[in-house]
Amino acid sequence: MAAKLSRKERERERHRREILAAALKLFSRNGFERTTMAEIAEQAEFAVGTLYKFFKDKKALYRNLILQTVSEFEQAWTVALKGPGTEIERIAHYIDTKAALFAKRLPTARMYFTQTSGAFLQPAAGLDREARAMYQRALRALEAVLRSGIRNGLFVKADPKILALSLEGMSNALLAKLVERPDSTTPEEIAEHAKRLFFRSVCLEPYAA
Amino acid sequence: MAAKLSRKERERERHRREILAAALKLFSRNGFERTTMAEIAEQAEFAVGTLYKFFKDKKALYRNLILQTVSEFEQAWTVALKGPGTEIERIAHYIDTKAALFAKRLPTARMYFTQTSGAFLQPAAGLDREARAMYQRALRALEAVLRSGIRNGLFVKADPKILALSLEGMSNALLAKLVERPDSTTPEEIAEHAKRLFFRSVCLEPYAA
Amino acid sequence: MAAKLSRKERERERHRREILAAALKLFSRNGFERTTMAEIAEQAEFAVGTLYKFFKDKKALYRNLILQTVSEFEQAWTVALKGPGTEIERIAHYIDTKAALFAKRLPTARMYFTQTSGAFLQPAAGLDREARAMYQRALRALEAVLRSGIRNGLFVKADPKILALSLEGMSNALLAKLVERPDSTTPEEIAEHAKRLFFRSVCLEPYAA
Amino acid sequence: MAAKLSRKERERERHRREILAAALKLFSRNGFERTTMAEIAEQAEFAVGTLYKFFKDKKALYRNLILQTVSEFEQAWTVALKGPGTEIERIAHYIDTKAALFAKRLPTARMYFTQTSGAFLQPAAGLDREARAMYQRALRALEAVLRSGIRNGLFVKADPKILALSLEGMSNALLAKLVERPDSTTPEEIAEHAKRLFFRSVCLEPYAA
DNA sequence: CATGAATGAGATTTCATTCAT
DNA sequence: CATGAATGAAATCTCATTCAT
Repeated sequence: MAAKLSRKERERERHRREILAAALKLFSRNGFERTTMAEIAEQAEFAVGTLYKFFKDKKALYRNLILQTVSEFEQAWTVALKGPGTEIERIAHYIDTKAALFAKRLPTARMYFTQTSGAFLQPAAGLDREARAMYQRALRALEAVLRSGIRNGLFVKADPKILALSLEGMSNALLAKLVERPDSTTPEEIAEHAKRLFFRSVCLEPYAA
Repeated sequence: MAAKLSRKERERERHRREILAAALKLFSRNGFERTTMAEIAEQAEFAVGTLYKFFKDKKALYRNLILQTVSEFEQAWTVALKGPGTEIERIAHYIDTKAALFAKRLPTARMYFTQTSGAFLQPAAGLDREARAMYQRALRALEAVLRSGIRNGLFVKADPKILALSLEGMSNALLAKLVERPDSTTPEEIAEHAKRLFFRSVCLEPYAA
Repeated sequence: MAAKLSRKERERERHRREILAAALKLFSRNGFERTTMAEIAEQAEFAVGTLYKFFKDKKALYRNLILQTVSEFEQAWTVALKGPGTEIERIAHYIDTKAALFAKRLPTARMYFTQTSGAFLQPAAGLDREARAMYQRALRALEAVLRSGIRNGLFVKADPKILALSLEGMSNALLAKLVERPDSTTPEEIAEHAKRLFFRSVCLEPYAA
Repeated sequence: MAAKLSRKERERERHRREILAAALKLFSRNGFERTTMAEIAEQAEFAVGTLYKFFKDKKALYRNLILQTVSEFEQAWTVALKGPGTEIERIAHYIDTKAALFAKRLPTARMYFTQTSGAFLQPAAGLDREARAMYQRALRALEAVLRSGIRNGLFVKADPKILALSLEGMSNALLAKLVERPDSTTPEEIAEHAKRLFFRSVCLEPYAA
């Protein structure tokens, strides 16, 4: 049962979210180093000092954002993967969910990309230990469904790790287009492409949407 | 006949390359903003001032590195794509070349990733106009081969742009593993996976390595 | 009625003035390039960073000072020139005002000199566009009074531009002594010399203080 | 009888002069601090190192230039002042000489100004002790002629120091115009103005050119 | 909890000067 | 004497963080 929050507590929570929203906007657009605390403060319409009441330092603010981002994404598609239906249907659902989520949350998606595609190469920042762990968990969930599909004779016999990675890479590449130029395509179209390509490469029986 | 360089000129050229090597090492590991000129100078065993004799400023040094990186990659696989053989063989050759190059040039590969996967989302840095143009050119070369393969009845009828993007995304995801943990796999193995997956999804006739 | 400033605003204004005072002291003594921001900060008893909260950069700080300096001077003697009385009286008043002002504001006077006498030769610095415009305006006001005096038969027929320039040069040379060694003379004495010399050279009727 | 210089010695002397000429050009245009040794070297078509064979350091080079400048000027007008004729004629000759010299040597004149008008306010540079001494000597020579003129009943009874200073200030102000925009007037015209104004203010008998 | 002025460490960049060739 | 690459001290400027109100 959720604890009832006092007005003060609710207000505090709202302020916190406003700060996170401002930070997301700027970090996703300009990256960690090229975003200043002063800019975030101005965007959030608070004083700099206030940011420090909510977050220990700039890193903590950033980390928080990443965690929020990744956990939200992870949750959504873990649900999709664990849903009912055949492995094919679940993977299809997962792809659809991901595309829809990306389309609805562009800045968040940008953060997701810089964290999963870009920054994994430069772990020195130490801003993402947990986030990467989460992403690994998500990958393993995907892997599990693929493994199960292989066992059930739906997919070709192949290393499910490789298949998961490949699906991720492929779908992300297509979704990146969406993030870059949101008006050029729809998430549904992209999901369709991704599903067709992926299933053609892994299904034993021809796939028909 | 190559112009003979004087000893002094050769030495200067060597120093230039030492600086670039030091910068590549640090930039690829820590990124642009978290690498200082002092660090580069120390790594290159020169004084800070010396770096500025070779490169106008930090940005120029970075840009130089990116251009060198991307152009080298682009050239290698453009050659592979334009080689003899069927479209299938040429794509296969392209994948092999890319994997081999990544394996041989890890830091360069890291730079490649941060430029093609990560930084496209934050163009504000303005460090990569030309580099992105190069990458676009490379993508279009890949696209052209795919289109020709479709016309020749080797590949399924589909948007070659989508196919190119998807191949890039997929193979990069697999190659990222190589960059992250070089000892966990070989480039040949990865190339094999990428080829099998890609050809299974696009070839009309079953593909056999 | 002047807007009431909050205590904070008043304090900020005071700090701004303290910084300007420190900068004036050092710039007037050592010039633009031989004064460092660190010195100014120390003199003003602030941290370097603080200077940048008030002024965009070193140039802005300097420019501000010049403008303040020149505008103050210009205003004072424009008033003197536009006062009541014959042209002779007004010029006399102008000379007195200038001498008094120089005596009272030595550092400012030094700035005035380096801006009007010295720096006009090296406009490359680009720190003084507006300041020079102001000085030109002041010169033209002087010129106008001289022209009117000529028309009214008080002064010899001569190019008023030349007369204005010559009066400026002469009086500044005498005043420079005051700036160099403030104890060697009084502003009144200098003003007396300047008036006698100038009026003897331009008045048709003999001048008697 | 001047010692015959060997070819080597003559060459060295020529190089020295080339360096001084280059430095004069740049210093007079941009000032001491905004001129770099590299620029001077390039202008002189020598390597930086070579400059240091001829001059201990940047300051020495500058000082040398000033001394050369001021001594040349001083010499020319000391000659004029010590020439034959009445005091009036000698002062007239002095003004003519100065104007002619300024017109012929613009960069040198610019140096002269920054040293006599501008920099006297900021002696901290310590670049001009000797130069100022020279200028003082020149002023005293002028003063002597004026004093003699007063004694001989040609000029009004006044402090010759003041008269000398005032003549200098007035004529320099007019000559500055020549330096700023060489095409707007001729040295003769300016000399004429200066003489008329000065003699009107100090001669007991009306002056007629 | 909110503010925002002040801080100062740290980054980039310049340039006079040296020195090995 | 000539060269010019290399040096590194010193200057400018930024920005995360603190703290008194």
